[in-house]
Amino acid sequence: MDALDQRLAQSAVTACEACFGVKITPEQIQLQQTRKEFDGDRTVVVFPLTRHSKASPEATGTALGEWLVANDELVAAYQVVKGFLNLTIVPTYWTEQLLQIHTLDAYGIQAEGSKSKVMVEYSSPNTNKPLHLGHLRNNFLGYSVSRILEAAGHEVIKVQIINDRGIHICKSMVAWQKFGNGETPDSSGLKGDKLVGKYYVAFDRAFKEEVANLMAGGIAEDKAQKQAPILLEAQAMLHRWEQGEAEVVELWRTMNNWVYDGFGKTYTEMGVDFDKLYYESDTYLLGKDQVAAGLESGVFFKKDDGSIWIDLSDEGLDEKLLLRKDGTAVYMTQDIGTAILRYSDFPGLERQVYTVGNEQEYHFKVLFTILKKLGVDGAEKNHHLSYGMVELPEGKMKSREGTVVDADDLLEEMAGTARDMATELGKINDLSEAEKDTLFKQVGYGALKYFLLKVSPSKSMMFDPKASVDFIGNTAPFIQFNYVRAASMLAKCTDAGHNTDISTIDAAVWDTDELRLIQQALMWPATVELAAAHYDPSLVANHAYDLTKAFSRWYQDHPVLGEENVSVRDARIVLTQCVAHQIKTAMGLLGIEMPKRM
RNA sequence: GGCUCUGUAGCUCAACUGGAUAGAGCAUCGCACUACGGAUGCGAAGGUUUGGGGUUCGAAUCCCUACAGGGUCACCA
Repeated sequence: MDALDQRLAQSAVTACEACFGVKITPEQIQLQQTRKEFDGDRTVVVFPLTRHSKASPEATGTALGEWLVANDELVAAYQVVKGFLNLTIVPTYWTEQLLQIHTLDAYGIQAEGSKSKVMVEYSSPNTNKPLHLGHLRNNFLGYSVSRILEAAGHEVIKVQIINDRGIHICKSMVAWQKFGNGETPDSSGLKGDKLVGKYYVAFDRAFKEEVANLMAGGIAEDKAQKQAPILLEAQAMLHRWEQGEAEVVELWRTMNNWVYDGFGKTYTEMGVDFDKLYYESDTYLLGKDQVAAGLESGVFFKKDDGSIWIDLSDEGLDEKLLLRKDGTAVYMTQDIGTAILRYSDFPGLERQVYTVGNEQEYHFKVLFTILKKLGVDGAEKNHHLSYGMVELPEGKMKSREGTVVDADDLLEEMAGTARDMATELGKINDLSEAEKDTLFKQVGYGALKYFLLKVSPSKSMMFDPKASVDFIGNTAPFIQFNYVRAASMLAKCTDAGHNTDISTIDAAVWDTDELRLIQQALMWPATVELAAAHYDPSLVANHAYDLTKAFSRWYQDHPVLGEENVSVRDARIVLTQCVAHQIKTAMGLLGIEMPKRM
């Protein structure tokens, strides 16, 4: 609901009182954009009002329409179609609004800190494998939601929790010791995360071999899987790590640092960043303390074997384990610790947003409930930003079947496609290699980001590496292309000596296409707010596309540069400036950059 | 099996959270234009919104039910 809707709702309330003698509230007035096949700009749905007017929908609409035209200077005309009252707004209103947008650099963007402080967690990888397509959706989503929340006025702290300890890390460590021959990222030229991932795979291969051998010796599969020597080694290493054995800790630190170097490069390519990093190795002990405290206060209980649980059956949930009988932490343990630590790290934090796949919905439901029971203030405001899996044509990604789409590979491929496309079109041949490189990344990565973000987060989505990411149609490159040609045209206007610093517009110049384009642009602030409230970048993506599409259509037959009539030209220049600026702003919230040329 | 999410054009997705004749892109077919940057624009075709009930002035949207698919119910993360 924008300013105009509020104003019209207020008028309609007054009209109801004047016409029917009933007092209602503005919330009872249903307003919507008039569908394009009818005359008018805004529509009042009159059905709900008929029980107040005690008249037919048509009669009710007509009465209100008459009153509004007579008493509200913004309403130029009305038309009743069935139960819908279509209002035409005076053109000067749109012109004024456009000029207002024009003067604002941050139209639709709230001042930072005008709303609460929130934390957004995303990425949160394990340190034993490189990032893949699923992480890309996660990262783009988390980063974009952060930007959108900022745009809506929140102070945002971007964080991740790095799962840097546990049996999975030890597997890579054991394999590297056995088969690595001292290989390092420097010696091999392999990216650090790829190197460590390689040994994780090597572990798995060796493990399977050993299991097969044991089974050949007559041992049952489930037993063999528990007895495989290399697995026992990994478990022993985890134990030594927890004891703080220097040699093991040193190896752990070294290999994790390789991974962080590798991840760092990928994050830079992706264009995402973090304000603070949390490491599981730092927080899992805090979680244990919290569990101990909760046991003390009676929120948790201990079973005979010494394991600690919480009973959530009152909440319609299960009993949930919080500490193993041997006293070691589980996933939930450390998440409790991390959550509480974050509140003390950032006083005044209103809520935490966890960008994590939908397979963990139950986990977060339990986590938030536990936090509430522990008496954490505002725990119920936390939000699990749950998103659906990215599926491939052949089904789910399976590392065992080699169907995992690697993040680095995919990014490179995208930039390569952008290169092929641009080379074929041959419009940027005079750019330097460095400029081209930047451009191909802007376009290629932009296409990928847009593809992953334009779908509502909650839905699982299909990704066909060969066919999915287009550069035409509803895509980032289409939007970028229109931005570029708008910018190019504006530059030519300047070159031609046209005044581009315009502060007044003759309201009589607009045609219906243009009025529609202006109205599209006016929906931006409401879009930002809605996207922030729903943690949904797809709303921003759709807005950017709709605006661009409307612009592209308009551009086709509305000349600017060569327009002789100066007041028409001025109006079109302002319109183009506003649209281009808004497209850039919107795409920026998706983490997508606009090139200067393409 | 319990809980949960999802089901919309051949394909990938929308639909301002209950409003008018359900919209885009891709693919297909046709058309336009000296192109302010053609990575373009316009049009055609394509739908019983999975089926069946219900609620109401009005349902893709809410309720019930059946079917189909995903997720989850670990001393994994």
